[in-house]
Amino acid sequence: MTVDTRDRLLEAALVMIREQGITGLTLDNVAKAARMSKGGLLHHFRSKDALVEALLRQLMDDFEARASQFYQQESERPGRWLRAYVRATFEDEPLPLELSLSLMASVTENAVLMALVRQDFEHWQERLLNDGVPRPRATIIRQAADAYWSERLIGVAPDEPEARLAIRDELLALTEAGHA
Amino acid sequence: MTVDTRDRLLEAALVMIREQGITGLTLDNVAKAARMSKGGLLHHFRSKDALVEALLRQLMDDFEARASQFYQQESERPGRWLRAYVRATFEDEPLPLELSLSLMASVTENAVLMALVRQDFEHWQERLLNDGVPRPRATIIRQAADAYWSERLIGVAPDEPEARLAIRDELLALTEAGHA
Amino acid sequence: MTVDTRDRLLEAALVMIREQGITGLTLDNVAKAARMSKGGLLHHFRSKDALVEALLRQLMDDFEARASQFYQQESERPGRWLRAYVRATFEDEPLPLELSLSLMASVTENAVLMALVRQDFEHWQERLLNDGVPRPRATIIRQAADAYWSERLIGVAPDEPEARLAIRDELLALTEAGHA
Amino acid sequence: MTVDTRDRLLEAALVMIREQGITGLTLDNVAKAARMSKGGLLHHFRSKDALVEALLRQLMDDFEARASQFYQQESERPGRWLRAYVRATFEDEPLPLELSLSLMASVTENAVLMALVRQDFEHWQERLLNDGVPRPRATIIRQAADAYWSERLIGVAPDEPEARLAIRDELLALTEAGHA
DNA sequence: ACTCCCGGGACAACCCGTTAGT
DNA sequence: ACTAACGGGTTGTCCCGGGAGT
Repeated sequence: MTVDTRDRLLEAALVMIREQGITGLTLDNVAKAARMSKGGLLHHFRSKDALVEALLRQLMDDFEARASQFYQQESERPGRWLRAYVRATFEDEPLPLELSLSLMASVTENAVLMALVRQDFEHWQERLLNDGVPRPRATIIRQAADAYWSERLIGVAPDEPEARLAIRDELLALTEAGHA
Repeated sequence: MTVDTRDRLLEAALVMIREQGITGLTLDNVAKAARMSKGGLLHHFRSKDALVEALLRQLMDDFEARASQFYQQESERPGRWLRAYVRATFEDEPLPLELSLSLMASVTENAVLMALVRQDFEHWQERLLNDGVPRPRATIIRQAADAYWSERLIGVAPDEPEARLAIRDELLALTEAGHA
Repeated sequence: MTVDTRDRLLEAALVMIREQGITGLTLDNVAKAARMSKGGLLHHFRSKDALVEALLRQLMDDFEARASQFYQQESERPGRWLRAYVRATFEDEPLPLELSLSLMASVTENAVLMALVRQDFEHWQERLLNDGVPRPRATIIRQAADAYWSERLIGVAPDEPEARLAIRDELLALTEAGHA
Repeated sequence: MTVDTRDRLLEAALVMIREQGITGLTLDNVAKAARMSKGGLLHHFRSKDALVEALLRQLMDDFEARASQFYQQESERPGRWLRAYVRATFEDEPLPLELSLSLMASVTENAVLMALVRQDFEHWQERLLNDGVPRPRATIIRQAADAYWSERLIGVAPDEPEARLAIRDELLALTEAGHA
């Protein structure tokens, strides 16, 4: 049972970004990494942007799935989605969204892709702002969570397990604490 | 009083990023925007990376200066630097750090530039973590602040004045509030 | 019967060198001379050095073939390879090794290409030094032969048929004459 | 007593070629090596070709001087100049003509420089062909001598002292031996 | 005599996507 | 479904030389 070719290509694209950064994400490279010709790649994705779009969608869907799972396990008190969001973000697991930052930057210049990102952003924003927690507080929590892996990606912040857990727990606490 | 040519070039580079994104930051474009030949540009900055490095340095220095100013005006209670950092970030005026995200992504692939960024990061991190506020809390505050303008840059979050102020004030409050 | 594209490109490269010297050997020129786009050229030769390498290999192989042919026709007395070498060099027809000097100079700066040349050199050197002729004498003969077309290439020495034949015959004689 | 600036520049040019090959011979590099600005360099040599010309002249004059010295010490029998030429070439000393090959290649494309080289060539050719030795033999001797250092320059032939002396002596012998 | 600044042009390498063909 | 060939365009880097100024 062969793996779906499309998935193989997406996987290859991920690898390229991980290993060579956004600059390494060229059709030629991806094709080569998937042991296929560029023509073959373009047969599955009409253009580079189409490839990136598929990549983005996959990452978003993954995160959505992961967060939803945590949501189920979370108590019904206010801040339920926020906590799910925080937990999903701080999971150390596979972390398939490994790249977002670099991807983002490349997304910026394509209106269609930007719309996609913005839409996902708003989708979450709406959920998190109507979660029973004062909006500024909710925003801050989301932002801190987002920044957390942004920084991890750039490799700017050392990733110490204890520190990470402390931050995560502080964020979780902030979803419940009385508001200053 | 002629403006220094180097500064004119730096300024032009900023403009290019602002208007066309990172992709627009080409030597040709910058030179043209500064009404100079590419040869002239390369006389001042030996390579594109040299240009970007100068850009980064300038942005960092600007922010440093701005934050320091707020630091002076801030009370001596714990969290003094954090509050200065938050205020400097949420200022709407100058906003010279316009771009970071896109710049970051391009920086990622050059070790020297990365070192520069990491160094600046650690410089601030040390200051903010030893500011009399519990470290996880301090980190969260910095992260939320950073994310704030990141998002503004991507243009993903609408920038409503009242919302912004609310968030800023919440962050300032968090520098003082009892710790959960 | 379409000529192989690769060969057409190689041929075009030769022409450029012949007509404009090493400086004329630019990707643009070669592509243009072969009536092809630079993109197309780079599809066949990944880099300029790759093109030069192919060129060198072809010239070496040509010479090898030509010399081998003379070798077959040569008597078995000592100096058989030397005589073949001399004859192959002084042939006026094909002269495909047209350029060596200029090529050499450009080769000098690339380690890989240098290795290629050196290898070919040693290959011949071994053959010619173990050909039944005292080694210093053998070396001199090879050197004179090499210099012959080097000079012709630079265009420094007028190419008079009688003179050429006289030199060739003297060299052939030196492969047999009693040794001083 | 400061060394003449012109000479310092010429020396620097030599160094550049020796260390970085012909490609390294740029006005910028030479100027930097001589701790001077490019403008300064161009003040002494109107153009790059002018610099190369001066270089060539110096090398030729050096060789001329060296050969003449040997000529004085040589017996008056036929082949006197040839022997001087051979001795001058095989001297292991300073060898300031260290480069000729690469220089030649760069010279090829400038008619004026070519004329200079050709003139020097003919000057020697005349001397050597009217030296009491049969012309083909004389030519061969010169060619072998020329090739000797050509090969040393390209670094293609290992430079073993005994082998070198053997070749030199064989060449000297050829200037006197009965003709095959 | 020498420096700084700059223009103008070239060149190698890369990259995306189309097309003919299998 | 997939490959090979190719075109057209862009970008970073380099390099030579001229001109203003000291």
